[in-house]
Parts: sequence; C-alpha cells; structure tokens
Amino acid sequence: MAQQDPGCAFTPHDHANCTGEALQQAEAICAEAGVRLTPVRRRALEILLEAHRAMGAYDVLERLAADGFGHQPPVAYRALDFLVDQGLAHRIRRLNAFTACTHPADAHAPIFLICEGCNAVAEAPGQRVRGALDLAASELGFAIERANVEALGTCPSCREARA
Amino acid sequence: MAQQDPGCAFTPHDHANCTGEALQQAEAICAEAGVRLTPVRRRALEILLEAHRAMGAYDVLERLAADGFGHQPPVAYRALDFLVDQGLAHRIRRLNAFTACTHPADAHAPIFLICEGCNAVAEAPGQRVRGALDLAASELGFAIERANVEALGTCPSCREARA
DNA sequence: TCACGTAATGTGATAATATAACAAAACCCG
DNA sequence: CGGGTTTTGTTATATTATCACATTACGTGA
Repeated sequence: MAQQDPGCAFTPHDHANCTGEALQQAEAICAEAGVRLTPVRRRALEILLEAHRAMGAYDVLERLAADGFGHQPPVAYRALDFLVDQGLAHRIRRLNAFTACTHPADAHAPIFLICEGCNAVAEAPGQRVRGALDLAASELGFAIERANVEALGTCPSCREARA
Repeated sequence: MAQQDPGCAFTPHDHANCTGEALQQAEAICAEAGVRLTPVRRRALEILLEAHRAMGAYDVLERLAADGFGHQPPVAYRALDFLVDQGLAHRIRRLNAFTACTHPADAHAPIFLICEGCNAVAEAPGQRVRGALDLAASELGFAIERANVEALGTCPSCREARA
C-alpha cells in the first residue's frame, strides 16, 4: 500500500490500485473536513494520480480543458490550491509543480526527493527531518507553521543506470 | 560576527560591519575558486547585503540599473545565479527571491526561516536537519546532491508583538 | 604586445508561471 | 422557492525567468 511504501515513485507497484485507493481516501477526507470534492477538483486529483509525477499547473490545465472544464489558468490553480489545502496534493516549489499526495490520510510532514535523472519525485517520511527543523527553529525563538523540504539528487535506478 | 549569530536577521547587530565582512569573504572565496567577482556581481551582492532580506530578481535589477548596469532581466539573473553558484547567496524558492549568505566561508547546508509577520529571512545552521535528510534519503537508496529547506512561521519579535 | 580563444555583458524578444477582478452558475439551508 | 455562500468561467494582466545573439572585456601564450 502507498502508506507503507514511501519510495513508491522509485519502485514498480500496482499503480491502478494506489490511484484508486488515494481517491477513496480523498473522498473520505473531504467529507470529514466538510468541503466539496467537486468534479474539477476530483478530476485534477485524478490527473495528478495518473501521471504519478510532478506536473505544472498548465499541464494539468490542458488535461482539464480536454475534459471539458474551463481552459483558463485560474481553473487549474484553484483546483490545485484546494487539493494542497486539503493535503491531497503537494506543491514542489523547486519545480513549480504539483504532485498528488501518496498517503493523504496520514498526518504528515513530507519531504521530497527529486531525481535529476528521470524527474521522478518521491515523497518520503519527514518526521525526523521535521523534528530537527523544529529544534533548530526553537533555538532561535522561531515558531514554524509549515515547511517545505525538497532535495535534488539521483534515485536508485538512475544511479544504477549511470554506473 | 555573522558566523556566530545565525539568527541575525531576527536580532539587532552591527549591520555595516557584517556587510563589509561578508564582502571581504566573498573576495577571498572567488579568488580561491578562480572566478571573477566582477562589478555587476559585486554590486548585486552588496545590494543583497544592504537590504539584509530576501529580494526578487527584478528588485535587484532595478537597483543595478540605477547604478548604470544593464536593465534587462538577464543582467540580474546572471549575477544572482553566479552568487548562488559560489555560495555567496541563496535562492528562496518559496519567495521567488534571493538573499545574501550570512556566512559564506563556512561549508554549510543552510535552512531558512521565513517570518510571515515581517518577511525577515533567517539562515539557520542545518547540519542536523541535513543529517536527518540524508538518512531518510539513503533508506530509499536516493543520493542527495543539494536540498532546500524553507520554513514559514513567526519570528521572536512578531510573536511577542502579537501576544 | 598583440592575436586569439574564452568569459562576461548588453539587449530585444519571448516563455513560463501566477493572480486580480468580476459575472454567471451551482449549491445549501431555511 | 428565496437568499446567502461557494464555486466556476472568463478576460485581462502581473510576475518570474529564459533564449538568442551581438558586443565587449579578459587572459594567455606566441
């Protein structure tokens, strides 16, 4: 399951299954939060899940437009912002891109590993990193509300391929 | 000295002194690396040091143009990219902005604390965070080359002011 | 010192990313 | 149904970043 395989972007897996599961979780999360997973929002999430990689807002927009939704930037940005707000997707600032959250149900503070070889983006568990970050901040009297941690490097397969 | 006060963005200090010192270090670092701290590059660094906060490329460009340098975007981006490459400045992706490095001589992997109240940006020591990050990555077989860690929150003074 | 290759700069054009503002439609709740 | 709120669509524009190419400055070795 996605929750148990944080490196799933770097390893083969039953993708249709992990997509369907994430959608179900998304429904539940939205119901719980009392917000609406409308058609555009749901479709935007599906697009991110199907791609299984980081996508720019304009790429998502293109897909949405092809599915009969509006074709102006705010259509995509609004849907994506909603998903990010609800923890169903994440924004990768380094790439100016968005990616579906691979385990939205868990309370988490993810870190992202971006492969420069194949552009895959993995969401790794960040509790320890976040702990170190909170500690460093508190020593300066700074209170962290949210953080983004994004690392560039080489994933296992690309490393192997290069060797 | 700047090296001993990583939270200097949040605390009063002898700013003229920390600026001058950083410039001297920059000279030394460039000489060491065999690269040229040309007038635009040097001036760009001075601008960032004087501002003592994160600045957008176009803000820096405006200042450069006022000083007689070119007034097209590449002028600023090239100078800023150079500074970042040499470790004399950092890019804050979250803000689409750049900030002078407060201790360029130290080998370091900085983390940034961005105050949402006053927009101050502090560069904090990130060794422990980086350690946790490397550990998390290595568990997935991922090799990190570089990372950016940016936290949003509230600095000591803004916290106090709000209370 | 001067010819040559390389690095750096200036400039115009344009690409890519993101938001503002407002009208129309859909939804929710009484 | 009626009235307030949320969501969507659309136009327009702001902001950030890069490409391409001509020109100038620099550094090095003959």
